[in-house]
This record gives sequence, structure tokens and C-alpha cells, in this order.
Amino acid sequence: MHSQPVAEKEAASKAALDGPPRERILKVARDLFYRQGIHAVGVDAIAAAAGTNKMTLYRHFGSKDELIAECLAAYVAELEGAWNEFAKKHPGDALGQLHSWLRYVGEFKLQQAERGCAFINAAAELPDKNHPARRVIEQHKSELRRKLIALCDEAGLVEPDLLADKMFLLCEGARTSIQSIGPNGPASRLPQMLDGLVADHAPRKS
Amino acid sequence: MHSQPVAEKEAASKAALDGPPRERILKVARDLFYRQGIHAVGVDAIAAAAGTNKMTLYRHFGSKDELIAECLAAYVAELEGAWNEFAKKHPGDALGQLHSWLRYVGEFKLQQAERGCAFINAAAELPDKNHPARRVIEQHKSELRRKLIALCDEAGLVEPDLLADKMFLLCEGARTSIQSIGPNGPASRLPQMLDGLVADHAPRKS
DNA sequence: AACAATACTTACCGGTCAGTAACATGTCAA
DNA sequence: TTGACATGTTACTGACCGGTAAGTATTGTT
Repeated sequence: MHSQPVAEKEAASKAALDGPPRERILKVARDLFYRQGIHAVGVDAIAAAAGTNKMTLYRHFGSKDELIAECLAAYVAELEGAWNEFAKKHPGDALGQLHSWLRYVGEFKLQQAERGCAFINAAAELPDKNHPARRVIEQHKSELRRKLIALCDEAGLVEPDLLADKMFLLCEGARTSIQSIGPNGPASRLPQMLDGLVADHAPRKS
Repeated sequence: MHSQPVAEKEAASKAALDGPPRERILKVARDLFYRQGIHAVGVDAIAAAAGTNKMTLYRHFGSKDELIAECLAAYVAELEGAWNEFAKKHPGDALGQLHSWLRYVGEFKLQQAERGCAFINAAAELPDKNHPARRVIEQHKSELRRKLIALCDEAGLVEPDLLADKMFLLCEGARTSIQSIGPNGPASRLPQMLDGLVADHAPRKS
């Protein structure tokens, strides 16, 4: 009868949440894992922050490890959505799609990434090669690399493989350096570097 | 009286260790933290692997957090030793020192870094900005960046700041990508990229 | 109204963790 | 021999963890 005696903080964060418990848990777990680290967040804290309880969490997720993997999979789905938007905005224009992505990671994505890349952090926290999250991480990064190579190739840029790998490493380095040095370190020059890279690999002859 | 009933594995690893307990603890803690992750390793395991016990560990280190910070500081000292060797091998030759370092990270250091960069992993595992290890991490990465910029500048390369930051990000990305994609991913091309970078920024005129 | 599915509550289990206390050794120097 | 000091041993505390048990409340459907 009486309303739940939850703290205001939780009530407020819960107010911004809706949908079935599973979605709420997933959403809040992603946020907590990213901001506080995976090991530092207990399942009780996740359930409480999601406005539910541990039992419901375990009814939807087999274990904490599987929850971790599903959180990363949700990130993957989100990023794939962004890619689809780029493809829709520049149909048949590989260079346009590439620039969209470069702007996306270089300007937008780096701003709100004080804790770096969620996948890299997860890999750092989960050394076990058999952890279910590892599959998601490895596959996501490989797929990203593959997409970049394909796009550089379609765009007719010279040495597309090498160019794509350069972009990949620069972006990875930028996101991790935000966590170690800070956002005003080398990462702040990422957009400039990426633009320079594309210019360097532009087809010269013909 | 009776020799310690340690397992053969520990006895073997202990055989390779000598010196006072403090050194042994530091050495073995660095290895365990790096390979298994910080949260995954307990102080008991560290003490046992070092052929000693928890009490002795706490007599030498105020807490696990301070031990973590000291482990990273030991890494810093080791890397500074490498830098000093480069300077000794190429006195007054900034470009030679730079190439030594590029070869060091590009060929040697990446081979045995399956778990990526110890500093980045530590940062990922320790989100608390006030953790004693954070100071070590931030200072080390900033100092590395500073050294690179100074070296590129002394070597007379064009746009030394931008070049140094490119190198920095590429190296950071390479080490982290080893953990996510693997050593046969983009990281395998790091030496090629670094050499290309230096060539691109070589002084053209005069 | 009756039912089934889902969600919530409370309490617990076994295990591990960081850190401490009290005491037992060994060792080296005076 | 004695004493000082670093180290080793055992046992403990209090907290937290992931995960489970058993029972209750809520909700939607028919």
C-alpha cells in the first residue's frame, strides 16, 4: 500500500526510466559499469538503481557475467544504429559515410567519454579469455575495423587497409588517452589528425 | 623446522626470486596485477606468490592501493631506464633516440604485451580519481608525451607537437588493440606507421 | 471471479576480501 | 648471552560479494 521507501536519488533516476524491468536493468547496468567499473558495481546496486531487486535481475539474466556481455551487446547495437544512419544519409557515397563517422567519433563521441571506451575497459577488467563478454568485444572491434577498411576501399583512397588501421589505432588511442591524460591531451587533436589522414591518402593521379 | 608446504609452482617461481621481501612482493605483484587484473588478485595471493605472508606485505605497504601505486611507479622507473639508454646510445642525436624508442615500442614491447598497457588497464580498473595510482598514471603519460614532443622538436621535424601526438595515440591504440582484437590486428602495422610518420614530417626544404 | 505470469520482499548461504592482533621464530650484532 | 629487529604463523574481524530459497503482492487475461 504505502509507496516504496526508496531514496529520492533512486526515485529521481527511476522517474527517467520506463519500460519493463529488463530494459531498466540493462540501461542502468550499462551506465554503472561504465562509470564505476565492472568489479566495483554489485548486482544489488544495479537492481536497486533500476528500481527493482536482485531476484528479478536473476530472472532475466543468468549471471552477472552474462549481464555484462549483454550490456556490451547493447552498446554494439547502438553503434550499429549510428552506422546505419550514416549509410542512409550518404547512400552510395563511401567518402561521405566515412566523414560522418570521423566527425562522430572525433567531435561528438569523445566529449562524453571521460571514462574511455567501454569495450577496452571491460577487456581490461576481464582477463579471462573465456568470459562471455570477450566474444562481444573481439567481434565488435573486428567488425569496426572491417567496416573502416571497406569504406576506405569503396571511397577509392590509396592503401585503404593501412589507412583504415591508422584511423582505428588513432581512435583507440584517443579514447584511452582521455582516461589517462585527460580530454585536453593528444585526444583533442584527433579530428585534425583524421582529416589529415584522409587528405594524405586521397588519390593523387588520374 | 619443516620446509614450507608450498606448491611446486610457487617454489619454482620463488626460486627465481631473491632479495628482501619488499622487492619480491613488488616484483610478483606487478606480474600478477598485469596478467590477472588488479581486482582479481588478492593480497594473500601476492604474499604467497612472493614466498612470504600478508603481515610482511602490510609491514612494507600501507594498503593494497598503495601497493598498486608503487607497482606502477616501478614500471615508470623501468621505462625511464630505457629512455636513459637511448640517450646514452645516441648522445646529442634526437632523431636516433626517437628511432630507438619507436623500435622499442613497435617491435619489442608489443610482443610481450598480450594484456596491453599496464597503466591503461589500471586506469580502467580504478575509476576513483583520488586513487593513489591515478597520480602515477597521469604523470607518466604526460611525461611520455612531453618527451616525445621535445625529441621531435630537437630532431627538427616539422610540426613536432602534432607529430608527437600522432605517435602517442598510435602507440596507445596499438597496445590496447592487442587486448581487444589481438596482436595480429592493426597493431601489427605499428612500426610501418611510425616510420611513415617520421618520413612525412621530415624537413623538406633547405 | 479465477488463474497464471511476473514482479517484489526478506532472509539466508558459502565464499572471499582487506586489514589487524597476538604471538612465534629466526638472525645478527654487541 | 643477550637484546633488538625483521620476518613468519595462525587466527580473527567485519564487510561485501554472487547467488538462492521461500513466500507474498501485483497485474493482465479470460
